[in-house]
Amino acid sequence: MKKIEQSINIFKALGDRTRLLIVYSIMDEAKSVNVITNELKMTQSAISHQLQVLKLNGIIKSERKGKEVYYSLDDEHVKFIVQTVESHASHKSNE
Amino acid sequence: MKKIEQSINIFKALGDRTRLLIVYSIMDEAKSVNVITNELKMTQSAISHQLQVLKLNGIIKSERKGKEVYYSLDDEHVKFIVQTVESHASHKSNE
DNA sequence: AATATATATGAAGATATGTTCATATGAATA
DNA sequence: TATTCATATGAACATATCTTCATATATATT
Repeated sequence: MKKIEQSINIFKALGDRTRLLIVYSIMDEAKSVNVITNELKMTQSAISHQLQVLKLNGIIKSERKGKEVYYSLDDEHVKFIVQTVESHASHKSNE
Repeated sequence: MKKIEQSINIFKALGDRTRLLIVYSIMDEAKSVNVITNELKMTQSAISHQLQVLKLNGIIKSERKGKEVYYSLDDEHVKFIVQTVESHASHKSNE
């Protein structure tokens, strides 16, 4: 895949409220689908669908432990990206 | 606006092929709508619409010079964000 | 094996988004 | 001021996206 397409996919993946909240939620520790679902107060199905989108785009990875599946960031780069954008956002006041 | 909403908007704004190409196009020098339009080989209307989206989300700024309007990145942070994502993308091989 | 628990997934409906078309606005110039 | 060039914008259409609902799959437990 072309590099720019990959960039677009990363931006697109993070440009959704549910998915960005998921990323923040698992930023520092892996969490199961159930835990994420309860935190975000959404249906399990919605969370699961969005987890697949994030995984497909290389943002997060998963690891099964027994009945549960734990999701975490795919690598530290993701955290850096999110924090960079957040700090940019904080520099802008009113939009 | 809440900080996370701003982050979402930045990601959303950059998560579109046309808009990301625009950002790359004007990354190092301001360009008029006409020049951008010719580079991307799209209609002037489509480009103009997307320029407004980028501007509304604080990604780019505009400056009129006579009949023409020149667009450029709003600040260096944007360039850094795009390059950070690009470098992340380049670390991933096959998605 | 049957059941329970955790997660994934296909289909459908509602909303959001991107492009086009037509036209409006703004600035320069004849 | 009438015309031309550059850009902006509203409406409409097509496509993409997100959530929900129903149900499938996977693992553990009885």
